[in-house]
Amino acid sequence: MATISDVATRAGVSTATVSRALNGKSTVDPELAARVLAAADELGYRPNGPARNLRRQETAVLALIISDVENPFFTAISRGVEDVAHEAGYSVVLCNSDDEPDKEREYVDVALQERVAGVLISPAGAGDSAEVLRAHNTPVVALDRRLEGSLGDTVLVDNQLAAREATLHLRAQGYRRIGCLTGPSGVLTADDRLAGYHDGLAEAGLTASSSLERRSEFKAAGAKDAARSLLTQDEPPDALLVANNAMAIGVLEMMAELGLRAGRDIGVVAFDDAPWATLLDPPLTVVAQPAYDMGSAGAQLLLSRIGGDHSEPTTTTLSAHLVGRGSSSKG
Amino acid sequence: MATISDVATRAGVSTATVSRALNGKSTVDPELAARVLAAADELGYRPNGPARNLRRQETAVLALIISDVENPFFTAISRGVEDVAHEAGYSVVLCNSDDEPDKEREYVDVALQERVAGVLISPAGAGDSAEVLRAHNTPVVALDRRLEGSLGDTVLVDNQLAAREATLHLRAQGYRRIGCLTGPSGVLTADDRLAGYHDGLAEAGLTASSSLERRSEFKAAGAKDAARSLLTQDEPPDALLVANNAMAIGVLEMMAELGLRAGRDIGVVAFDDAPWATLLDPPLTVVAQPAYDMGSAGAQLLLSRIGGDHSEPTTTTLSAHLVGRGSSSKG
DNA sequence: GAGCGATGAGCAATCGTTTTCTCGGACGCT
DNA sequence: AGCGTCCGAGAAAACGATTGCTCATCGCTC
Repeated sequence: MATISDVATRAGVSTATVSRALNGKSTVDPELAARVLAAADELGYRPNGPARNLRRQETAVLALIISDVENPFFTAISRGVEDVAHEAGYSVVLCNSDDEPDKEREYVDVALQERVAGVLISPAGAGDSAEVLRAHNTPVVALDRRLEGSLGDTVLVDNQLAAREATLHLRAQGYRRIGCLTGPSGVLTADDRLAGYHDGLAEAGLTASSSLERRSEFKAAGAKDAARSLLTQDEPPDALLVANNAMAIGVLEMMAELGLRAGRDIGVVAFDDAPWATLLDPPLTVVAQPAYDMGSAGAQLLLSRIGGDHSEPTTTTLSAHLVGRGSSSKG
Repeated sequence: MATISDVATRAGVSTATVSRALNGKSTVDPELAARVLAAADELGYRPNGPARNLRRQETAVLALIISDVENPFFTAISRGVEDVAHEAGYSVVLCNSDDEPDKEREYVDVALQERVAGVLISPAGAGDSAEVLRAHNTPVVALDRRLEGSLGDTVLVDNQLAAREATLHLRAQGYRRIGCLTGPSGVLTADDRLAGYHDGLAEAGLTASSSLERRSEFKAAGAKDAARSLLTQDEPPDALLVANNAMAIGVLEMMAELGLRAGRDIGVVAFDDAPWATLLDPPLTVVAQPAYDMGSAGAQLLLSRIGGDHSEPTTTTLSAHLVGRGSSSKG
């Protein structure tokens, strides 16, 4: 592969001139610049990224660590991140942590090693990833979940408020035994949604009961089992607040198996809007989250930190909104 | 950030020894190795990736260029790729080309510049990306679509066969005016599926008609319009073969608007299985593609090329299978 | 016409590793 | 005892770009 000195030789100039011509720095004689450009083109020259990064002591790469690329919520985030990053000339490396602190840590290590310019992360429960990053002072932005010891900007959705609103909505639609299916304990979003559900119950004058609550992984399979356990008990709930999209699939599958119809038999509200939500019968009421916006906001914050902004870490809270559809109506 | 010579100083050895100790190369006195390890740990040393890559003239990174992270088919592929790559100690950079040759080309340039070890690509229609990669002899594997001038391995699904099978299935279920909604002209998968549909029609003794065929982007919005145009004509089809998952959403939305029920009114078979397909009423008949397997197979091929395998380029064809559900049955 | 500033190009140092080469010492053999 | 081998560790040369510094050239002013 052609190097800068091959180009220099061919153009009859020094490597310094080639570098300057190609990077548009300083002033280079147009005549020489043209020769350089031509030579580079003829040789199919591409600057050696690692060499450049080594010398410059910086890379135009962001790492985005999420738990699952197959979850539409995260892919929407990643779109937001990528669009902003790409615009600014940065590339994005996407990493799946599967919500395992070990895997997350591993990716953080790789990111550090490759000297990425910054990291966007949706942190798995516990773990010292945050400290490691800070220790090497790599800018970091937490998305969707808070990072322990707030050392970077955070972009959140007001899950608690949204869950409260969803609960009140169900109550207003006439449901009285409202249950909740949320994610693993220790995961901020799962806990916040449960807390908001409690807020909603209290405000609606309903009493909470652990028999109406279940936790599972943020996946369909676990949610299906949890739904069975909720719905087949003696006094089952007459409505469910489901904490994520994938879980909603499990819940709806179980309801189908049990012959229960959403809306009429069991009111259902799920977090995360999905393109197929309107195709169901009845259509699924959801809490739509501004996932794309979270991603783009996060990327913007990160870029400004990379640009040298050293002000206090900020927390941006975006709001989710309820999209009422048939699954939360008895009619 | 600590460098190798900081570690060397602290451990009282030379940088060469540190490098050897840390990489487990050659034999290093256990006593020294221990000192080095301790020093590295105390300093929180991570080798500088760019420097290492520069010196080694290779990186442990694969680029995966797909058209859309928000498409479940591609995320499943990416899972397959990532699992295999990760296992082998490689990282994966994910890039969205949005099926635009320009953007694809741009990412290929970046990949080349960063000297990635290899590229997996699901090529947008035309474009010279392939040649560029070959010119810099970076190993490349084409996924899902063929790359012009077969210079690398290819992993495909037998779309034509699957589309033929789906068409015959619809015929066997009693539908007689079977239409087809496929992707943009020039995209291999779109064309293959249309060809397979033609095969199926011919074999079933039905005659093809351009009034039963439409093309649109592989997205919901375009498919919705196309479905309207198909279904509101004078002699509309009584069944539809839809070439992808996202398009199916558009089609089903339009059918709902027109008051048409899948199965009873219009038989529907769509490419790509989705977790929500079974939740619909009636459940959606699909052609399930082995997306994860494509990804993992592709990654394996690529890794073996990177490992120095110079045998002739291969083409692996995986087969898709029909999953019959209610949407293709009049009952 | 000499001196000065501005302009533009080259030399060479530098980034942090890996790896070849070299060398000193220990060991074994005759 | 002397010599050849081998082993382990350090010195130093890469890898390919960027960039501070130097220097030649040119045009201008006094």
